[in-house]
Amino acid sequence: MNDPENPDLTNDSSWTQLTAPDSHFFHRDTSNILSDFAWNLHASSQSDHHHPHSLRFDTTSRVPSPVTTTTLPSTPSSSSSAAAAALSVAVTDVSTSNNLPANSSSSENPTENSTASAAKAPEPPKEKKMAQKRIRQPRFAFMTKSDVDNLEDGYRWRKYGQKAVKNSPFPRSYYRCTNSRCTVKKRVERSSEDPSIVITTYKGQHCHQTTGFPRGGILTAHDPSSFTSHFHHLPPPLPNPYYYQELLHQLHRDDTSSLRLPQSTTEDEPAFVSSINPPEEGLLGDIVPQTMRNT
DNA sequence: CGTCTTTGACCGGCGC
DNA sequence: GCGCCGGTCAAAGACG
Repeated sequence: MNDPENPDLTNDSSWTQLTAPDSHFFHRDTSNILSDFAWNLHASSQSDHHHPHSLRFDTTSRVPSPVTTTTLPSTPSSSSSAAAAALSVAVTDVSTSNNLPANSSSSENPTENSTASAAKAPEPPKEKKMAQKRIRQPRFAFMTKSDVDNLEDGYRWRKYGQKAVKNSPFPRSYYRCTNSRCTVKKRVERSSEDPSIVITTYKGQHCHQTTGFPRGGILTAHDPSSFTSHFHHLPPPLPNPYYYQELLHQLHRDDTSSLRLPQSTTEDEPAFVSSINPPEEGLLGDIVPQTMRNT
């Protein structure tokens, strides 16, 4: 089929555009992106909520090693909720001269908006077009061992496309957030190497909080310490680039205690950054790369 | 009836 | 310039 050495991630041309070390991007907006999505890295929340640490980062390689994590329940049926264990995470931020403003939330994202509307827009100016061309959405991908393709992550997604992927027997599905103001998209595909692994790639940043789990899956999280229940208390997104980080941090600490929402997110980035715990201490540690922590 | 999925067509980027 | 491929659109159908 395809390169046995490289799962789909590397076959994706978009990934090849990662010319700079991931760590560099981690220092930048990607951290935001990461956090933005990290809350939802509870792909394993339902079945594996007691093992949030199964999340892994591989910052040295875009192709995370297929680390084995927890065993998987074989009950994907009812909801697409995650009978899954996240295997690893790769973050990419194919950035350009215009880094996405960290506070870009709803109507910001020029690229995203362009994809939706500019497609039919009456020929934008050349300059603009070039600018659009150069701007890449931060992407964030992770591999999840799961029976179901569409992992529940707290948001509602609408499938808008499916394509057969070259070098892969499995089709790739395209989803976009059902929130009309949100331009976040995600791409879901199975690893051709290991069909049990789902590769989910997020693009963009949510400009709203989780919608809950209307489709009945995770909302029923019986474990109060699960991610889901935490994120249900998410306040609206704030412009602060470190907001989610802090939230995540709180979450991480909260993993063994009660949830405390950040009181303030302004001006505390140094405090937050410096307060990041060692990797072995929890979820955040697993997620946030070293390069990001030592700032 | 509203929402979501399916699926073929279309478009743009990129490599050759 | 051409062809391939990824990504998106949009109509139609399915479903609750």
